[in-house]
Amino acid sequence: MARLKSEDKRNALVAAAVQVIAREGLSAPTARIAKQAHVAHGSLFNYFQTKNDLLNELYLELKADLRAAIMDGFPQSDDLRERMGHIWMQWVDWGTSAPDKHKALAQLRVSELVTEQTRRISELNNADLIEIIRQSSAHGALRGRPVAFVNALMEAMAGATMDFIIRNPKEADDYRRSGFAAFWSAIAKP
Amino acid sequence: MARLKSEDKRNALVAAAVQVIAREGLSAPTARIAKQAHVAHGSLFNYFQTKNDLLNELYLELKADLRAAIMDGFPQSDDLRERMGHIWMQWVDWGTSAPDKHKALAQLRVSELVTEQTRRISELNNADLIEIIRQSSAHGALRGRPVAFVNALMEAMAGATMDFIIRNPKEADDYRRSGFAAFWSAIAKP
Amino acid sequence: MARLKSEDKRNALVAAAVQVIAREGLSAPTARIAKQAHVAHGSLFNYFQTKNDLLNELYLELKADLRAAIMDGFPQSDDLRERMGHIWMQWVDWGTSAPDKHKALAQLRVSELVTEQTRRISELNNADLIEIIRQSSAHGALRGRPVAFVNALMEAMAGATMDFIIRNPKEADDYRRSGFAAFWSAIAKP
Amino acid sequence: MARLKSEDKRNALVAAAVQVIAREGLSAPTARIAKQAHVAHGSLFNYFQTKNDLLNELYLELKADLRAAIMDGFPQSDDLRERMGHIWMQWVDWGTSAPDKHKALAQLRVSELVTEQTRRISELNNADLIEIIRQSSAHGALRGRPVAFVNALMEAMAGATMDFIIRNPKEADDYRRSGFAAFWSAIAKP
DNA sequence: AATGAATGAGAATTCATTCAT
DNA sequence: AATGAATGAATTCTCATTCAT
Repeated sequence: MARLKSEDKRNALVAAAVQVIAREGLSAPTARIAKQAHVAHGSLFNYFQTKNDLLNELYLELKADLRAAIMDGFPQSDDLRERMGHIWMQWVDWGTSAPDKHKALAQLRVSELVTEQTRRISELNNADLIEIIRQSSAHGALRGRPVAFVNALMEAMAGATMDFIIRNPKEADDYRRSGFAAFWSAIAKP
Repeated sequence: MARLKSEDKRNALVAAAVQVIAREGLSAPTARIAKQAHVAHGSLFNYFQTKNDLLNELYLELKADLRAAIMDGFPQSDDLRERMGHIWMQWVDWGTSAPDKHKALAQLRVSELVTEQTRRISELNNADLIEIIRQSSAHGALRGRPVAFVNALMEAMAGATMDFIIRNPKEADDYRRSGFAAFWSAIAKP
Repeated sequence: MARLKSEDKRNALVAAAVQVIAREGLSAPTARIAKQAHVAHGSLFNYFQTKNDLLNELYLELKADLRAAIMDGFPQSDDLRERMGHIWMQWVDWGTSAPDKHKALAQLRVSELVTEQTRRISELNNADLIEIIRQSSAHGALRGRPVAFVNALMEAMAGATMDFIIRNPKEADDYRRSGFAAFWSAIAKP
Repeated sequence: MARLKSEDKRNALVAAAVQVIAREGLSAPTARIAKQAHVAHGSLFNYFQTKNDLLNELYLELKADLRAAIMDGFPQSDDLRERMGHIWMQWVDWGTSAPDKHKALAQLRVSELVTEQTRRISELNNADLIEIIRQSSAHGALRGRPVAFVNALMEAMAGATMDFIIRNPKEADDYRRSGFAAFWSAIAKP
């Protein structure tokens, strides 16, 4: 293999972290991540000052990757259900076609190692999508609640749906559709 | 006759584990758990052969504790919405009045350290409640899906709700009620 | 099983120690010895103040047991070769028909946990046998050397012979006989 | 390039292990070995994956060291007695001038921690010496027995001889010579 | 005496991070 | 910048011995 350029090496480390963390959890040793990335252990710390930094950056990378998937082919339509449907379907496809990403992100989401600041950055990056959630839930059972609450419920429901599909891939489409139907019923005007 | 292995000490260890794990995660050292329980470190291993055993037993204890809360005052009514409402409200009250229990259980739920067997035991213990979930979702958006899927969504939604209440205790009742409304809309006959 | 009387319990502990040490070495935990003896762990320390004491007493017990085997049917003859032959054959039979005893004694012999004093006691108990060794070696290759040296060589050779027989029981008699022939050649008048 | 794993440090660890094990036995803590080698405790595990690996490698090192001593000045003569005599004398000199090596090797020899595979490697390394033993014993009391048996007896006798010399260094030469005389009588044609 | 729970000083091993090369 | 050896604090678990019952 040719000598990796710096940026490539950083990417290799992030990709390796996804795999290793999906497999072994957040306590996976940095040595294993470096090895999986074909990078010297010590070099990891040239790119990320501490393991914690790596974890926080990984969180942002995964969220950005997810966002990119959602933005792909985003419908121009005014129909909220259609736009939310697109978000949901892309989200679930992203997480089920790359289960390691979903698993790693799920671990990071519930970890106290990811700082409040990191989470805020991600929220700002997704302000447009959050706005759509806000509008969609403005007249349903959750009207009046903060959009962050609706967002948290969506993350929870999409997460559970992806977990199920990963374990039962044959019925992927059933789970994906009915999951969305349930979610839409939960938040939209009855 | 020697001292009897004291139920008190075991309980102290379990309670300490809840607190410490809520605070520090599943990687919290056993030494810290023992200290919090005012028990010698070595003694912990008289009660639980390994840390893993402690974690699995803790999972079962917490699930049993949650179940006890739910069964308390369980309505005789035939009305599914009323019964599901009771489950939801008791669940959320349990998790928000004892956030450590909720946090510890949330970590255990997603950990691969809790074995499949342990999870099965808990499922069997809650067969009656799961049956109610099944009936409630038989005609809604999730009809035809396995009840385990509905159950996973319920856990996810209740979990997100409790997280929100813990961070915003003033509006506890609003979140609890609207969370249930959303959940019921998600699963029940439209 | 009926309640064991004290002396029985002590014997049970000694017998258990032989087995467990043969299997696991001198670092075998006292808890395992007590369990094998069907005696409470704590009780072991009523009979032996420390593990070290147990080991030293075990050494003496095994040496006494071996001596008893050797004294059984000891020939009245004046022929040194015949008497040494009896010692050798009985010794090897003792160790190969009860390999645990041989193995445990072999470990104790080379352990620094068995004190000099303990070893001296055993020597005194076997003064008569040592005298026979002295006479047998008085005119051979080792004449002029201390009998303790001859004794050490005998222990070494008998030990190696027993090890071989235990691993190849079919040819027991060949090893036993030729082992003695070699030993006798080594020490006796040419 | 980083620091190279230093051969010096490995040697220091091996040498330290010899000393500490001679003094404290095979249960000597790795921490003590590392300290004696002036190396951080954790570093020991950079050179040997586990304590067991260290022990097995130590066995091979000691056997190789002993072999080197024996091969030094090995006589070209065809006379078997002369060649066996050289082996014996060099062996005893090796073990008595470096008692720690002898003691450590003696412990390893009887330990079940040294694997069968390790022992086989050592046997292969010494096939030439074993062949000499075979020839030497082909017409004596042990003719027809496997050479491994003769070898075991030789190890046993040489070991006992070294032990004696270490305790009585003044008469080293007497023990060494008469020990060999006894051994040669034991195995050679009468 | 007998019991076995309680104790805490180790034991081997791991791991994030540093640093010499 | 890249490497990987070096470090030592931290981790889980063991075990001889004590002691309350």
